[in-house]
Amino acid sequence: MHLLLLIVIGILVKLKHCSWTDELMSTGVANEKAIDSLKALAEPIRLEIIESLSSGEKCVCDLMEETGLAQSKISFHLKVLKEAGVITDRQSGRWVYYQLDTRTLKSLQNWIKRLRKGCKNEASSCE
Amino acid sequence: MHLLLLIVIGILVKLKHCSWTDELMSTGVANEKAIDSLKALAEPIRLEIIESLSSGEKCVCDLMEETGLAQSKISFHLKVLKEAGVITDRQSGRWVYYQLDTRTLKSLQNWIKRLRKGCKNEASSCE
DNA sequence: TAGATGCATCAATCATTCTTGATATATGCT
DNA sequence: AGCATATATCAAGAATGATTGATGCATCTA
Repeated sequence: MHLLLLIVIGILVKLKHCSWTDELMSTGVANEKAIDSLKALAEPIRLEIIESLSSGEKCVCDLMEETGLAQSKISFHLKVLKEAGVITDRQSGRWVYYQLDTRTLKSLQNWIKRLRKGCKNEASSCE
Repeated sequence: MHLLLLIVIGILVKLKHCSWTDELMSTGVANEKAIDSLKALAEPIRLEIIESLSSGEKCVCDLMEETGLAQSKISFHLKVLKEAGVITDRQSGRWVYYQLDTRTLKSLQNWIKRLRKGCKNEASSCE
């Protein structure tokens, strides 16, 4: 019985989350967020970084080694990605580790999903 | 019996499609395509156009009316979107109707989905 | 505490992209 | 044919974004 209750609560929380997401996604705020993420992703070096981070957390030195790029360049792009909310960082000693932010990726994914929904409606003819 | 066969074929086609997509997605080619789509989307006016097209097909004059933007500006951005494969166009008389290309959106969605998969792996400590 | 390492920041230069207004093309109407 | 309408294209200037090399700031090690 308690298990059933937990399941129901789980479903409610999930629904709540979805409606909140949908609402957010239909406001201008969401678009600004989407723009930031998209702009951050839409650059070759940043995409290379993202692809690299898609296999797991990395520090700047890892990224330098993998890409062969100058350190200041990588830091610059990491900053852009971080400010856009695409990645998060955590410091440990001298090293700073970067990771993809799955929440941002997920909401970007939802945004694209939403775009696909009604877009096949034919235009009312322009006569 | 024939129905069963059809279903099996359907599943095979689906699997084939998926593996092809996965393969494509792991190559540099896919990244270039992703970059193009992302760059195209990552601009305020183009995003506005995209949002508008998400409710269905529109001609340039519709978009002009909705956005209040200059015609050359809209045409410019439509061209960028089209060249990136984000939208398609069809001419009918004097009008050109634009529509979102769901295939591109879908593959972008898949690309993001893939990013989220292994990205939570912790870094091997940098000692 | 002095030096080394990992990373961030900055200013100047360089490159790309966007805007604007004008003009071109193509279709449809009379 | 001649004109109006819908859209595309272009060149010049404006704006935005990226690169570079140098410098700054922590943190660790000896």
